[in-house]
Amino acid sequence: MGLACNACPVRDSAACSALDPDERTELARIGRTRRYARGQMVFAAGADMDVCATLTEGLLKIRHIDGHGSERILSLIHPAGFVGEMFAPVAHHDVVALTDSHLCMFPRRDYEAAVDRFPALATALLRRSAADLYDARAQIALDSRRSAAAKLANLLLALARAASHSPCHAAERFELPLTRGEMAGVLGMTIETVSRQLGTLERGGIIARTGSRGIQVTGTAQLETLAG
Amino acid sequence: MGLACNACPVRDSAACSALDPDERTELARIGRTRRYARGQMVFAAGADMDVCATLTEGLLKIRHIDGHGSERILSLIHPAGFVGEMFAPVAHHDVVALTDSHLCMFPRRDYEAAVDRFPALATALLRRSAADLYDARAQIALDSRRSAAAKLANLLLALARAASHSPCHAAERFELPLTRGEMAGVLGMTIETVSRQLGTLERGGIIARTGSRGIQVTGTAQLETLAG
DNA sequence: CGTATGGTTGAGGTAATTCAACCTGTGTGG
DNA sequence: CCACACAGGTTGAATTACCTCAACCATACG
Repeated sequence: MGLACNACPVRDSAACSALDPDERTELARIGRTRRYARGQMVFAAGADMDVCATLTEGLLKIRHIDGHGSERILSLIHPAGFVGEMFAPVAHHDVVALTDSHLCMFPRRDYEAAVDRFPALATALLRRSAADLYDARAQIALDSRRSAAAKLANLLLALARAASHSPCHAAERFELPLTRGEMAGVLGMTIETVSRQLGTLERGGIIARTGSRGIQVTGTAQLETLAG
Repeated sequence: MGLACNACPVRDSAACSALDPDERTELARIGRTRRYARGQMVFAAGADMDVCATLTEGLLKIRHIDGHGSERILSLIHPAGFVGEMFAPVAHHDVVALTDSHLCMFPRRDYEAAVDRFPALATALLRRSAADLYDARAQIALDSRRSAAAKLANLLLALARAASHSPCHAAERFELPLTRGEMAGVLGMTIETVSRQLGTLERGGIIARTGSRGIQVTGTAQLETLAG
């Protein structure tokens, strides 16, 4: 039966927004929506990749488990993000829902056919892939030499931006969608360090906390300075 | 006048190899080759991106200079790699030649037109972008928690593989294309640590060195174990 | 010959990890 | 309803891997 694109929260920003109405209708016919609860695995590393998807709502993580069993989060996927691999037969990494999430899923074969048939879709995916690549490299740059404080400041700013619905304006008050462990996983450091750095930021009057997840950014300028 | 694709070392692996002969001829008409010496800047961060290119020979780095002036290498670009940005008006990062390099350069407007006209080119670029994204994420995973020894082992194995002309088989003896400082830049650590770790590997009988750049891998298995 | 670049080695400092205890809220079962 | 387990979070003390600073060596080059 297809999708309700008209009600889709990312109808203007996802890859499919590059299609003209007729094309989108055709693509909608082959997709279906699916909901994942927090903690549910969307794709498992090594599993056959026979579907790909667009995230319409929620937050996903792409993760890597190292030899000692600890998790590194390679990327967060925000709404309008593309999920899946067009060229690898099996998934490289686990993809897990961090919050309850809605995905718009397509059989991979059909999606590939659509990419071949609609050049605008290929271009849109290329654009998105380039953006993901830029983000990944920004993450590498961040990992470099920066102190734990700088990394955390950066993450908080990114999450504040993502929490706000308006694109460029950051939310001044929001709930962390991540546990301490997940924050540590994103930043490549330990839970304890995250906890201590949050304490330091609070003592410095740069943030205020309500509960363990609520964050209010009181010193945006200082936070940005820290983030470099 | 155009390019000599028939003699191109990457004619079977670069993005343009996805084109059929007629299409490639047409693309060749708008390109020209250019040579860069070691250390020369190909693109400067912030500069207008009015060309893009394929690396046919040599080695490039994409780098980021942090606030304190130290360089982090975000990515190495090997032959057949794509250089440039299709969607950003200005370059995000510096691109610099690590060895004498040959690039096949295209005016961006013309190249974009070719992408629009030849769907196979768009697909090939998408495939390449996905591979770059995978590499970048592998780098993030590597940066995580791993010791300096593990990171260096990984880099040596990667360079040994790149030095060998056969795709899957690693060279057992090769010259490092990077200075200590550049290795440090790739791995996100200091020159001194690289130097010490190389010494440790040599003392452990895992590698032998000839001069400051020559590397012979004597204990591939141990190196792979170290790399995890 | 003097300078510059790349590389090695040593001594000392430090930020982040590790290990460990403890706290809080939330469920679950007797 | 209380006991208990459990997951997420905080805090402290000790350790350590890496960084920083500094001296020094080798080679290349104008």
